[in-house]
Amino acid sequence: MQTWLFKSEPDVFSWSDLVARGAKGEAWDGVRNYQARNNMRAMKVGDLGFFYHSNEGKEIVGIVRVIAPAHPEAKDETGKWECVDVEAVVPVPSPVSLDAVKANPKLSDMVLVNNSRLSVQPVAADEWKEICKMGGVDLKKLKGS
DNA sequence: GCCAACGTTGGC
DNA sequence: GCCAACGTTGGC
Repeated sequence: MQTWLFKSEPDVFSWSDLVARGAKGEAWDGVRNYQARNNMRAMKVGDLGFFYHSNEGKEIVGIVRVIAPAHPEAKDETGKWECVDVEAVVPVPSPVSLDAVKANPKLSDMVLVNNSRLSVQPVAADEWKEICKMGGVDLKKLKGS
């Protein structure tokens, strides 16, 4: 399993919006960047990801699961762009802020720090664990879900 | 609201 | 195929 990070402006689509969708989840559409698209193409059903609020909050607030692999966007007439579907899994009990990520030397290689503009990013296994620890996420609970 | 960083577009 | 111009993102 690989892990990822999804960015969204809470004004446009927030963590609570995704929670409200329940098991139906939501298509992660609107991505217009090849790197981000390629990351989505590499995702498998069951992969987990962080949900990050950009602009407002600037913190990791939840954990999502990929529930459908990359598929063409229905609305996209060019046929170039794709999206995966994700559902909310658990909230991060104490959200991990961008400041906290930057302040942690173990996370200095994170894409979030070095390429803040990429909206869908891979997260390394050790980074994943570290942030879960910081946020108070119970990893055992996650596995069983 | 500003601006730096980045990606894309289009003229040559 | 290069690169200047432009648009967008996102931190501050």
